[in-house]
Amino acid sequence: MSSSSPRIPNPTASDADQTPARKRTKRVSMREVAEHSNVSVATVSMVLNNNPRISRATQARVRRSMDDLGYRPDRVAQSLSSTYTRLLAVMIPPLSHAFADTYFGEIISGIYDRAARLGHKIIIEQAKPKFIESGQHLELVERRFVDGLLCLGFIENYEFMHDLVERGQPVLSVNSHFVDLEVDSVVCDYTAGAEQAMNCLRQLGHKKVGMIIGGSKGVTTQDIMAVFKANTEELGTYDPSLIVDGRYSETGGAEAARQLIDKHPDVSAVFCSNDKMAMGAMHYMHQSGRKVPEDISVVGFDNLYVSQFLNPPLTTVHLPLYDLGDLACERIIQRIRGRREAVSELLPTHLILRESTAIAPGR
Amino acid sequence: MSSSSPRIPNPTASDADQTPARKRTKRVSMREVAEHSNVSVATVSMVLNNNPRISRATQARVRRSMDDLGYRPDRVAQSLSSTYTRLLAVMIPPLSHAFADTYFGEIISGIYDRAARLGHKIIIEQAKPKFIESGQHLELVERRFVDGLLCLGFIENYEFMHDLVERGQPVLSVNSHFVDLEVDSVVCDYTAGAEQAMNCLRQLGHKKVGMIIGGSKGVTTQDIMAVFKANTEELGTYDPSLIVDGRYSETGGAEAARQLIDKHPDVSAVFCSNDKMAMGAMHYMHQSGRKVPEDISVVGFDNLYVSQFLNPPLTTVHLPLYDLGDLACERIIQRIRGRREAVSELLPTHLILRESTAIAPGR
DNA sequence: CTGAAAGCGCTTACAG
DNA sequence: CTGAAAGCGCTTACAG
Repeated sequence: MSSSSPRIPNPTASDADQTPARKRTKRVSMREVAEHSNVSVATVSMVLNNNPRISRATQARVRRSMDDLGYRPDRVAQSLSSTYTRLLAVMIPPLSHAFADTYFGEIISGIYDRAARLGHKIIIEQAKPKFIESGQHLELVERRFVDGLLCLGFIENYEFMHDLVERGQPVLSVNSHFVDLEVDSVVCDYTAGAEQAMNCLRQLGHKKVGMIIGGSKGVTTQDIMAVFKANTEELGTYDPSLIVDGRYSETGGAEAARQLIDKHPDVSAVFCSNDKMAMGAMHYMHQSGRKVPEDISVVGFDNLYVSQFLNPPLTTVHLPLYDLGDLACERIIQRIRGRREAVSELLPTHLILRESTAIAPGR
Repeated sequence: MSSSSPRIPNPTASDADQTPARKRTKRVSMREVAEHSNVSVATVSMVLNNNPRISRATQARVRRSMDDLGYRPDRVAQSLSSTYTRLLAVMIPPLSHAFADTYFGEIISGIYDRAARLGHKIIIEQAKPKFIESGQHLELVERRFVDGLLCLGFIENYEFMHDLVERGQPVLSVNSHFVDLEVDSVVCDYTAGAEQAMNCLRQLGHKKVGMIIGGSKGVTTQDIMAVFKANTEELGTYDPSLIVDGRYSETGGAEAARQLIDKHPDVSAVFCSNDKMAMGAMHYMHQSGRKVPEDISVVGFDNLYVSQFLNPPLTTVHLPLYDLGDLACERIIQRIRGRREAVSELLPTHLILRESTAIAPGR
């Protein structure tokens, strides 16, 4: 320091020159804070963590040093010494527009806010086949990228959750659960929502109702179908071919609507198990010259933000997606902190009546 | 280990009991791999990092040990010893449905894929006022949560980027740039897109066109307005009151449409600077009994995925959002790795003609 | 081609 | 109430 012997530039000097690009405001470490306030790093650490064993006087002095020096604890070092990363992974399915899916978005919003309040950050990962095959879902926790995983929208290909559960890693499934896998879950009450939707259609005098579902395996889909079946059987119109798969997408919904109407031209209402398919169905009606709701009623499920702006605005079952995320986040953090018992929560749903439904034609 | 002296349970035993909940498959460290293959940890580290100085034989032996023991390098330790976290932050604005915004979603999709390919993960943060006020945007990099920030959709309140730039932290603004702040950016060619949209309307014989914008400060908004002004002046219909603010939202778009039509009932087309406002405008037309495109044409901007499913499907300017994210991610990583020169990229746009536009009425 | 050692910046018993 | 020391699991000169 005193004798600044100016070394002749050596071969690695150029390498050294690269680094300064990242020098930035030279990081201040705990050691420097300790020196500045004449205490040990242990004491600084304890002040940082509000350990009550430190006297008020020292507390104050150290805090001042921190401020004076602009100290920012290195969270990487903190994580290395402690058990947690305070990072959570949000897994979304390998669908092509998954990141732009408002359904996932609203849930993530709830997760994010709760995570922030509990001092956590979230990373997003898409469970593409290669990702799972190469075991990256396991690496996420085992290489300490995150403390736990929240899985959104997995109805099939959820074996990866099994891997995690098996190894005792914190995982939670949001809005889907399984018969063959015991994993923490937080889901909406699909049965109650479907009941209300079918009730509404019956009160409007609809006898022959079609249903567009997303796949047929999901437990929640099974729940909705059970309600649909019970109701249409009471109406005396039940027929398995009234149920068509719309693969949860807009295009799928449009195709399913065509298929349904071709086969059953006398259907006066269509109940869709999500808003995207309802949107596709309405799109098909519009393109094929049918008027909603005058000619045919459409009911959705989810109550996405956009659904109120459709033409006509969509009648749909409201799902508390934000709250779902909020609760899921709280529960996974409890699990991370040591909760042992499995958890499975159910959130209430309700119908939102808008303009895509009307009295059955000819009534 | 040999003499298992069964200690009497002490006060802290219960604490110790909590921890095992997180024991999981007892982590394997580099030291154990080293012992297992009779080399030093330095060698294991070098094998892990494919350092060519290690002989093929040792390479193989160590790799086997890794596999046998199920070794997973602790990325927290790796980050502590190296310069990078290999984490990127994606900042979104403090709008209420920002997480569920498909515009951001498509960009993030591009960011994610590129990041994954370059060995990075992404965390999402919303720049709420409190977040910025408490300096958390700085903590993000200075506490080593991430290596750099990608900012989406900031048109106002972008001072926080200044803080970062000032301290030499890697930041990049996606699809917005500023006159008073030099920051890396990747944006779409709004001028060219607007030209095409206006051209299309003129060819369809529209003389009196209204415009719905999102705020008036953004550089890109200025670009669009300049094109709008130039074109309507040529048509001899320019009037500042033909431009109304729709705040980039569906509701804002609906209100702006009402305002515009109340003041100028003879407007035959409306050009909106994003699809959400166009959707709101179409919603207002529908609710007020006007037919799109027979009575009035509507053009959007963004080409969101849903726009093709609207009734009628929306004519709009396509923005390469996925590519935008992809390129932005590549550029921020170059910056993190030491690039010094500022970067500002422009991506091409083009009009997508659908059914919300038609020949001007009475032509 | 490989190893011993220092260091990254924290936390946490342990001792006083 | 506070400090010295070990440890978290890696990487990286340095030496041989």
